[in-house]
Amino acid sequence: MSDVARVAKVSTTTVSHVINKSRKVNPATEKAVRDAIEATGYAADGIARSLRIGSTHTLGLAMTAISNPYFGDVVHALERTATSEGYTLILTDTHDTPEREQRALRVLLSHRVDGVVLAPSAVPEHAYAQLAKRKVPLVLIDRVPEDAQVNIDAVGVENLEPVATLVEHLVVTHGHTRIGMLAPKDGIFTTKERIAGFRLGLERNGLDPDAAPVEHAGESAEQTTAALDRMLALPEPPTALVLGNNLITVATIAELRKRGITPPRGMATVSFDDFPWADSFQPRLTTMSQPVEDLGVIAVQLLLERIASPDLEARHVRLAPTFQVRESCGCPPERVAPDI
Amino acid sequence: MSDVARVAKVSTTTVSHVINKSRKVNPATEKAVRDAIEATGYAADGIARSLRIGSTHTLGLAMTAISNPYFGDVVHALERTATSEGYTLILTDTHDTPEREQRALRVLLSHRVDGVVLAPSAVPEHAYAQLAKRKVPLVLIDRVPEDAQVNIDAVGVENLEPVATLVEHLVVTHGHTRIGMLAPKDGIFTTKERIAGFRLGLERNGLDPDAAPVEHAGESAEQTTAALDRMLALPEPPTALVLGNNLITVATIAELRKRGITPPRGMATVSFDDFPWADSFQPRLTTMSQPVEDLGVIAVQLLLERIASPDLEARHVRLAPTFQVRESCGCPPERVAPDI
DNA sequence: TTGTATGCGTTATCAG
DNA sequence: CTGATAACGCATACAA
Repeated sequence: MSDVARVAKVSTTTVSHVINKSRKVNPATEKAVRDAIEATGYAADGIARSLRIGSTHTLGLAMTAISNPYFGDVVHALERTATSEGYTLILTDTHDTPEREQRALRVLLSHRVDGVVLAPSAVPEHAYAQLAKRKVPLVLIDRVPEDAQVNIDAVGVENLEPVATLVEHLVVTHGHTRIGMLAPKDGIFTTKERIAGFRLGLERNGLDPDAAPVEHAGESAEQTTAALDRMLALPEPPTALVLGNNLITVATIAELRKRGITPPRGMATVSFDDFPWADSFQPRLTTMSQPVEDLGVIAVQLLLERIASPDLEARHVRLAPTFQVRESCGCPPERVAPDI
Repeated sequence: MSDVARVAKVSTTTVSHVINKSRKVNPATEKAVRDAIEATGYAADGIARSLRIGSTHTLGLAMTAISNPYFGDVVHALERTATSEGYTLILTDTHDTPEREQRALRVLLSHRVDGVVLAPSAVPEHAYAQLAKRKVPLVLIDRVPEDAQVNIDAVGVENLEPVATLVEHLVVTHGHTRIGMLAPKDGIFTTKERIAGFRLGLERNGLDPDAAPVEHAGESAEQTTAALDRMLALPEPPTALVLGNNLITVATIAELRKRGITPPRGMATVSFDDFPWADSFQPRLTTMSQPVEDLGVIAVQLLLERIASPDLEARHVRLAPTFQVRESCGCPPERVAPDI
């Protein structure tokens, strides 16, 4: 910048004001400055600027991309929205463990992000405190905190009723009575809600929730396979499975296939999370489709609003997934039109 | 930091040295400093530090996540590797256009990233110059520049021979003579190579490359559908299709399905890019599987090496994809074991 | 073993 | 309409 000032024969103050349009400057000198910028190939130093003004125009993202592939789409939506609002995104992975979560936040903090989007681990309290101490705006994504106990913005999807709907469909439309669930990682908020939804769906339809097997299929394909093994080894194995997320679904279908089973024949399945290709490949999966795009867009909106007005009351946004009835649940081959 | 110094009754110099272990300090005072850090909840300001030392320990990522879903996995590999080396990742989207590419790099530059991983657009020269002027280390990913013309590190996969292999399989093993290609976005380097591979495969097997239809299916499902329409409307439509990437494959299978066609019946297909679920769902796609993980890991390695030694000669790493013979190409239902 | 002084590249304040 | 100067929070050369 001092180069520019020298070439344009003005002070750095004026250069700064030209760049930021922060006060009137004589058209002639403005031109001189712009020419000098061009000539020197000057590009502003965001680091120095950030240090001075105290804001980096940067948003931090902390979540695990490993256990939930659908987060990929969320990241894109987040990036797109942040960019369109003039913010840049910094990426960190929490691995869904409290330790890595804290480490990720420390990184974000040291980069002085203006706000954080976090998919909280099972024990996120320390993480919340870390951010609160520094007064860094925070919005939770995917996992909404247990109701209103914490004063934090959040956006997530409904889990309870949607999973109950999945179960109800299995029972009412297809007559299943022995239903099992392969649930995501233990402790995570969405897991709890989805299991609760599973039990609710059973109960409502006259089945005993306590008799229905639930296995945590964790995040790896191996864990899913093991969980499925245990379930199929039961004296009276289930005839239908509720699959708790994306990854579990793929691993389960793969393992069933090895055993010569293709839903709905031999085993019915319904899944949380949809796939863009679920409509075209067989088995055509019956799913609860999450509005992943909206999740990302709303998260950034909430965060920017909070940055602008730190004293807003906390808002919890819950989005509704859409039920995609296809064939893995045992539907007839005639296609049921998707909701959208 | 001055808070810490006051509490510990030392100078900020000492605090700095304690934090960075940059010189010997008396164990007693060190303890005092650490206690003070704890007490004040101090966290270092990376921005100020960066300004001072001239390095941000930050890597910039510029690519389009929209046109190539497989980039999601690359991002994860990149993030993982960068983190394990103590770097943080900043994400920007190029939308595969030169304009957005330059804008993305400007953002990265203003954040003073220590290096950039770029999936170059069709006309990346200006982008290269932008980085070179500021002497910011750069590594190209996915798209390796036309041979050795530019002095830039790059990591990508082989395209020519692998696509030729795909074509050969169609011709030799399954007897196809009318083969078409749905190619990715025009102008991109990988697209050129994949088309060249298509023509090479045809030629080698006694077919006329100039008679074989090639349509650019671009990045949207609509464009793919339109391209497929044109191809099927030909007087002598192809009996087999080479699908140029991930997205094109999904959109094509979906559109074929609407027409009642499920490969290999009615149309054989082979694809560039694999899917984790391709083994379990039908049609079971025959693909060239890219080593996406390695792509990300190697990109970061190359970049860090260049940051450490700016005067290294440029290296171009080409990874080999693996041929996954499954069923969409017309194979018998007996399963062919995947390579890995 | 520790502290003082300086500057990294900006922008805000205050003067001219 | 424009410029000199200080300060953002840190790391280092130099001094003690």
